[in-house]
Amino acid sequence: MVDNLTVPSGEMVIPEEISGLRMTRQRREVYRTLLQDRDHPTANDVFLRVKEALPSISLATVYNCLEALVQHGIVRQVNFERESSRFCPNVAEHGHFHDRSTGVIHDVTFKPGVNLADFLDLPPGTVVTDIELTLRGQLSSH
Amino acid sequence: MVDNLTVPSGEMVIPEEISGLRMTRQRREVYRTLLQDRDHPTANDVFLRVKEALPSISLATVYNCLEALVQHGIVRQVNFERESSRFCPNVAEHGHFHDRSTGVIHDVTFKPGVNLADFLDLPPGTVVTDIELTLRGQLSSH
DNA sequence: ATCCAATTTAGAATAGTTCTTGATATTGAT
DNA sequence: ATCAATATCAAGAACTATTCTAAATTGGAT
Repeated sequence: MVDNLTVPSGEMVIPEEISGLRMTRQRREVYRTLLQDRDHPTANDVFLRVKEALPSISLATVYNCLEALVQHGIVRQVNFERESSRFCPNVAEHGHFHDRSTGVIHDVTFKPGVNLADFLDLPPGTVVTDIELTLRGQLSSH
Repeated sequence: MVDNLTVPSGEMVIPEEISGLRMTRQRREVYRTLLQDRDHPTANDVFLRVKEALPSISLATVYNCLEALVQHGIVRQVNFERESSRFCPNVAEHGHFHDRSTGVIHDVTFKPGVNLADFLDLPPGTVVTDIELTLRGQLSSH
């Protein structure tokens, strides 16, 4: 697999532009942060992490950058109940499993080839453009 | 003093107690409101509706009542993205389809006998206690 | 009737997010 | 390269949904 975001030294290279969004210094750093630790950070988590590289960045800018990335389909915004939004660079269709004992959020993928209509009673004529699935429970170690 | 046991003809009778929760005048009216129009109202929507029967009720009380009803498993709290929470008296397991063109929210039931593991790749050892499923799209009339 | 606990109320407080405004940076045309 | 137009950023104010606080009211038990 070719990883064109990684350079021999290990530092990620993020192109000038992604999906029509110009990668400014701030957007690049925000995106890099999301790619680095895929632990579903909140905007504030991202802010704290990005500050190490760009100490003068503001929280408002982090919100702006995240919004721009989300609107261009580069990043996904994930909401759990009424908690702070979390952000995730995995834009492939997937759901989440929230382990209540550890607080860790795991990505959950759909089995290939399954169709919504296979397991749901949908009102006739529904055209689904977006799926949001969140599971909660425990990850029993054995 | 107001007799809170008297039920005007044609209105729903809600017992003294449900699932261990004492039905006060306010809780009863909040619950009655949810049962009457199952359109997934917000706390504020409920507030406005309940005010017609109990003009002196406060928004804080509506929040208190909804919280009590939710915690006793009588009502379900439903969150769509970062919007206000919505409340639903259907506590059977179900998901939601949000029609983006009309804003209407439809309940969606799971087909009988389907299992999560049938369509999801779950990390081994996951014990799921709670499922939240939201679909978005349009309901094309034909 | 009286007491105690539960509930309700009104408004203050909170938290996450969005908005506003002025500054700064970038782009495109000359 | 210069300049104007546009986009982005920063700081803090504003906003909104919700929760908290404290005092008043209610309800049930004695």
